[in-house]
Amino acid sequence: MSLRSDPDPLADALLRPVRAGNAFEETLARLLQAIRLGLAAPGERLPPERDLAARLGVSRVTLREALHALQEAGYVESRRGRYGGTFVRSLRPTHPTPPAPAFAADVEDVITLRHVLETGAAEAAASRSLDPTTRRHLRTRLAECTGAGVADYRRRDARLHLAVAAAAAAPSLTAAVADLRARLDALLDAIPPIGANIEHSDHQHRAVIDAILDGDPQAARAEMAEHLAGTATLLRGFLT
Amino acid sequence: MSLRSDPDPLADALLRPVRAGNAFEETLARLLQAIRLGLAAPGERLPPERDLAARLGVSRVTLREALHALQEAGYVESRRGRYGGTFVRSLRPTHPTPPAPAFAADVEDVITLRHVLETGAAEAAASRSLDPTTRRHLRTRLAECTGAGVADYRRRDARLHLAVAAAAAAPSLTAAVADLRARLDALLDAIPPIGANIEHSDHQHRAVIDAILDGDPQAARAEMAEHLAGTATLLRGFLT
DNA sequence: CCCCAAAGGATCAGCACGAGCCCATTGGCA
DNA sequence: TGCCAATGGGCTCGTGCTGATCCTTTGGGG
Repeated sequence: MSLRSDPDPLADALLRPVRAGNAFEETLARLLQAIRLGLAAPGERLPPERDLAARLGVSRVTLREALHALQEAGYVESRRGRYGGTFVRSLRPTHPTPPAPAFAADVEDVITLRHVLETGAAEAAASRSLDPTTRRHLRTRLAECTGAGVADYRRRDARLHLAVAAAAAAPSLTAAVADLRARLDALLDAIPPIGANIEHSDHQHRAVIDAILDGDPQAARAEMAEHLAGTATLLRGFLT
Repeated sequence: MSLRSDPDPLADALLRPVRAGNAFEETLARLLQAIRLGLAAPGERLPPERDLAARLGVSRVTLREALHALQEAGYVESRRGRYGGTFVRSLRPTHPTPPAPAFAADVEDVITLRHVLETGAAEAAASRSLDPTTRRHLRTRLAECTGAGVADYRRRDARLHLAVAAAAAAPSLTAAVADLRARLDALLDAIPPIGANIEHSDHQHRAVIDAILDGDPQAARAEMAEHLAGTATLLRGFLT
């Protein structure tokens, strides 16, 4: 008998589970994340069920199960008839997501992956010649963060970081950052809300966006790295 | 009617398909990639079906369908009885995978994502204090590349790059690099085999690994970036 | 020499999911 | 005022997938 429990990282990467869960769970997670990131602002309407189901590659039955769950949790509200639809509720959910226990290994995984993905995205975005729409998007998201209170800061921060990833114009990279953000949010849910360093974050955000808009990849990477280091320290501190 | 076909990268990232395909297809793809990367060397045995099914999070029936497909394609061979199992065949498959048509957008996506992930992984690996096993692994993989012919170069190259990712000790990052490699291999299948610059690649590989083993993150990143640029140019040239 | 553990091979019931279809509701528009 | 298009609500049927159970093969050890 060997005592090793199989510490082969290659095998672990290659033979990891093919599915993260059942269709319902994954759909629910996606929708939740989409709402958290403000794909539709409070009061706004989500795409019609038929469109959503098609985009998520899931049957309408499954999608509706997920929507019902969200409705019961108080995230959305459905209205029938023409010009009806599923609307995001403005009030916070009645059953806030209970913070899941965080494992140290997962924390380090998220921190490392985030550093790699997001500094890389910032660099890539700064390396491209951005079209006016993208430039405006970045400025808008930055401005939204600057004016945010503690309550809404995380959502706007997420949108800004997503915008940076999107500016790199690599769909897979954007998707990876979105997925990662979901994991990061789950970790952040488990630590007390800190409002102290929002101002500090805002300065860093501005520096990142300026470097990207100026087309300075090195600076964009460096500023993003410094920014991420703050969150990393926070996570390590609370979730040892 | 608006003419825009929905160019919202945030929505695209958040509402992308929940499943890449059915369980059989995904299982087949995983096994194929595992074999291509030499999870088990030719003549060696894959894990027992029950273990494999558990690790892939798939029923044994589905796993066996995938294994049968691989068997018919000539990749593996099954033997019954104790000390039996599913063995990787040494001969090349009878039905080589037909190269899929490559789309320019996908090529740029892979190139960008690869730059981000793999330069990031190299930097992260160089930033850690690597344990002796990992250091030896890196040296071994490097040596394997140096001695490879045209036929086997790609597999060994893939293993080296995977080893670098694994050295970063972030499972998600390793998984992401493995997934990316599958997409990259699909693109490389569509271009004629080039044997000319293997020597050049080997020098770059050595520089990357040296930087990692020396604990020099900047150098590791820079060397990896230069190395990846070569493949990127190759891909852009053949798959415009 | 025989038994048994470990592997692949096969089958079945049950459920989750998808595709398609129709119904119910609503507000704008002719 | 009535029609109609667009939306959510609900149903059924087919099937892919799972979990369990049992069978078959094979080689090593008692």
